[in-house]
Amino acid sequence: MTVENALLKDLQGRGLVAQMTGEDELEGHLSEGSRTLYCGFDPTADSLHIGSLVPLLALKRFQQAGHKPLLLVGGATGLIGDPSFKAEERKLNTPDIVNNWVEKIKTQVGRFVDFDCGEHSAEVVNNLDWTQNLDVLTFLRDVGKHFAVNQMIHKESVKQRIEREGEGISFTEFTYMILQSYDYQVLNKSHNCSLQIGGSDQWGNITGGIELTRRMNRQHVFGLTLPLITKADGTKFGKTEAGTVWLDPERTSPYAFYQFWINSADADVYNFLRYFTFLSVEEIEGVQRQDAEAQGRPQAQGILAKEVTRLVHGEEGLQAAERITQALFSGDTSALSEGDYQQLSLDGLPSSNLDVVNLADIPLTTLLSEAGLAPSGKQVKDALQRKAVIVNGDAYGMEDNMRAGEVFSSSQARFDRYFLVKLGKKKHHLFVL
RNA sequence: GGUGAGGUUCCCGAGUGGCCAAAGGGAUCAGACUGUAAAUCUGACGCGCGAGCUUCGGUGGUUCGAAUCCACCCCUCACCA
Repeated sequence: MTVENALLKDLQGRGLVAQMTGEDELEGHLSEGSRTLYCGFDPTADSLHIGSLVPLLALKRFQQAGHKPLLLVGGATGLIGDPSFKAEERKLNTPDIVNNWVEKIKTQVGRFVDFDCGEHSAEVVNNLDWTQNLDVLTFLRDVGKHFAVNQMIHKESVKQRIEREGEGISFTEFTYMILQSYDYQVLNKSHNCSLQIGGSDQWGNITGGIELTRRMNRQHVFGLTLPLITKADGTKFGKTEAGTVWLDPERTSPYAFYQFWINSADADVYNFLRYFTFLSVEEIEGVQRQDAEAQGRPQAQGILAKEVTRLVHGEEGLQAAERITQALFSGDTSALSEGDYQQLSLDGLPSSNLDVVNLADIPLTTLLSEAGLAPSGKQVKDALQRKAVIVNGDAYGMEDNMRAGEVFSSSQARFDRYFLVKLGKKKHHLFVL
């Protein structure tokens, strides 16, 4: 039986399918009607980062195709820690911290799917609900009995922890797989859930769940994994000099988020369009063709930044990000009006108040590193020596280091109170008198 | 509990009494070239404008001088019980 399924075809066309169980069967299963699927998100911080974006958007793709997504927040599994492909054992977080994170992630995750669209409305579930009152003996007898340690040991995901010299794995983390498998079995029973998706690192855990569901519920269920996002230059995806790119606007501003995407390399950007946007594969190919024909700067990065920022931060967040970007990168900042300056800090351009009184005593290195333009004064020094510090359009050097009072004298300020400081090509900060 | 191997700056990883703020690589930052791209080249890369200050699991000790030697302790891993 081979049934063409438009959703699966699209996912495959985007390169979004890493592995799946029984392709033909799954195609048939999805084509026959509305199905319920789930994906888990463990709370390892108070926000998800862009690594979770691929599965979140995948759930949305399924929902758009008429299926019902369940977003599982790992209130229980987050207490244990997933060992899959992790090089080392992680330290446990306290229950109230995890609980706090669960609440935040619940609301975050909810923005990506529709909760009010009839029978395929999304639901958020928490695996703590069905595990916290599970007693050990029941768990060991009813669930644990279905797992063969010999098999678990040979899972690729824990291999390096078992085999690698100098590493080990605690029973706690080793048991993670059983917990996640149990989730699938429970959701199959309670919600008739028949598909689990996740990152490709979850393959081992997902197949574990499929087997458990077969044994305990006598149900044939499916699994599908999404690829790990990689960059052409081999560096880790999702990091900038400021660290992880988070989905929470408090942690990564819409402006910084937008900038992350606009800085994508040409070698990655068309793949990212496929992974992270809802533009059709044909549209993306069209963009790529146009970029290849046009001389110079491609349009793909701009489209990517626009689409993803809108998905995550909404139209307002996108507009704020675009306003700042436009003001700072379009060349001449002297054209900005007083209102523009006010808007910039409202939009999330890093800004701070300047204390004029002590200015004479503070070296620029200290002032600018404390403002967040660089992690240490050393880097500011380096930038100064290369004339890479620009204040309101004028470059300053190391010889100006002890002359903050003159650099930031009120007569130099725009509209008597604004200083736009640029360090290097991409880092900006607004000082307000 | 026993035996063995380890714990070095963001990561990997050299260093085994002064020449060590500590090789090399990666990551990161800045400059040149560009397109807020890649590649390449240059510089920075514990902190400090600087004099200088603080590091090599922890605590004590030996020494003019310790990441390096000694003692005790903590932690990780492997094998055995």
